[in-house]
Amino acid sequence: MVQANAARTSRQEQVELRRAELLEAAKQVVLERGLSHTRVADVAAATRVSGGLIHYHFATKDVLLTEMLRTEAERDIAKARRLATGTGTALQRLDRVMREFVPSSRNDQTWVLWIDAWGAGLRDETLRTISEELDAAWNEMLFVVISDGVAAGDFVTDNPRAVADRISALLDGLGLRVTLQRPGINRKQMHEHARVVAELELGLTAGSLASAST
Amino acid sequence: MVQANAARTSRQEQVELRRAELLEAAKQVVLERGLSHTRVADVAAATRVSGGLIHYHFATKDVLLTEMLRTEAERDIAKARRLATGTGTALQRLDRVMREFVPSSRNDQTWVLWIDAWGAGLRDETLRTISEELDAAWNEMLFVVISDGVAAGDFVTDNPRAVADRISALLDGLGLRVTLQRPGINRKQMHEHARVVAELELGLTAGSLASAST
DNA sequence: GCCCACTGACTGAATATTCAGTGAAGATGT
DNA sequence: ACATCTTCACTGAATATTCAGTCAGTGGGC
Repeated sequence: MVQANAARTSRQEQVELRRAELLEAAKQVVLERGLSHTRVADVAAATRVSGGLIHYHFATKDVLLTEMLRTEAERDIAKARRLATGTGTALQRLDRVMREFVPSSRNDQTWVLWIDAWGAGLRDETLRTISEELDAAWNEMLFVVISDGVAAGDFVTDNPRAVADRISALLDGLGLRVTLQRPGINRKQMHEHARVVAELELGLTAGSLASAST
Repeated sequence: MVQANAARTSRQEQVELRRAELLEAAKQVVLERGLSHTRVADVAAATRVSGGLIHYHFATKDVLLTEMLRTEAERDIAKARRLATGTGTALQRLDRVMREFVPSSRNDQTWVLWIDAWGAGLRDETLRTISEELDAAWNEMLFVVISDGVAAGDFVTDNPRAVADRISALLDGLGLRVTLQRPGINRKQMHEHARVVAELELGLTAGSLASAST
């Protein structure tokens, strides 16, 4: 009985691993080809697996892609939670959060994925909800950090919620530009812009965030 | 000879009208179905025309959609220019510009189109350039209005370019949220957020932009 | 011996693109 | 003014291709 259970578990684990592998492959393909041009055969090829297997694990292509996005969103949300509850002063945590938003390269995986998802979310309720939850998580994280700062007397604002909303919208707009490689903006300038706005909004003296680096 | 020319012009005009009609139909279909799910047959049906005709006027579907976006971008850019060179104080013009950015409804045509185009631009150089030019036009317009305000002594900032960059990124982030119907944000709040940031950035007293309405 | 993850060939539908043909509007010649 | 010729916007059916999804079969591990 115990062994039977152990064996069954092991098999379940194998399936879980395979599913995770397929989701990861799907993500890679989507990053290269985009959500709408991703083919089931691409995911199969990337995993060196037959086309049929994809449908063995995921009923339809839509399910595969939706689950992939859900998985990614959950991963990102967990990361957000970790940052919000991290150590350090509110100033340091705010700086950390803002840095985390900056695309790590012109084709930062996360950003490419979510810009694609925004478009798909225009017509797909499920996708809209997924990206909305991710959005809400980051927003909430900014709100928590800002509120902490206000409570500690480090920040001054009468509406932390509104400030969080504005900073996260600004970061989305900036991240979009960096990811789309708009001329005249890069990662460094994005961080600088975020810093300036945060200082203005939170009654900080210019440069105080710049020196907050952990 | 003169008559011959007149006749020929008339034919050319017919073709221009038909092309414009097809581009408009393509836009409507894209708004409903999205860039990637738009079929040539949809555009044909919307125009009550045979599928063949689409390809008579546009070599491929890609050409059709790209030209449609180019046309829309040009229209928007022209509108931006008109606003920037309009009458009134810098304060009034800035307010007008910011209002123009706010989606007119949760499915504002312009916003839906460009959010879709951002995603497509991730992998299509041509589309990226088109949306980039539109972006640059609005950015430039903000810059001009802000610079005017600084010259007139109405605004205070040592870097009008950076302020324009930040405000336009903020507006993109907010417009995205409104268009995706994120909870906790609507058109009114978007305008309010933009107002607050502009006042902070330009050394205005709170509320001065609110009373700038033309 | 049975379960079940997996294969790979197959089907059928969706859909972009092509093309031969049509008719009306305009050009040309008388 | 008339007849004839030419052009060309347009049709609709044929074609070609691309793919998501299916299914009968296989083999390794419990």
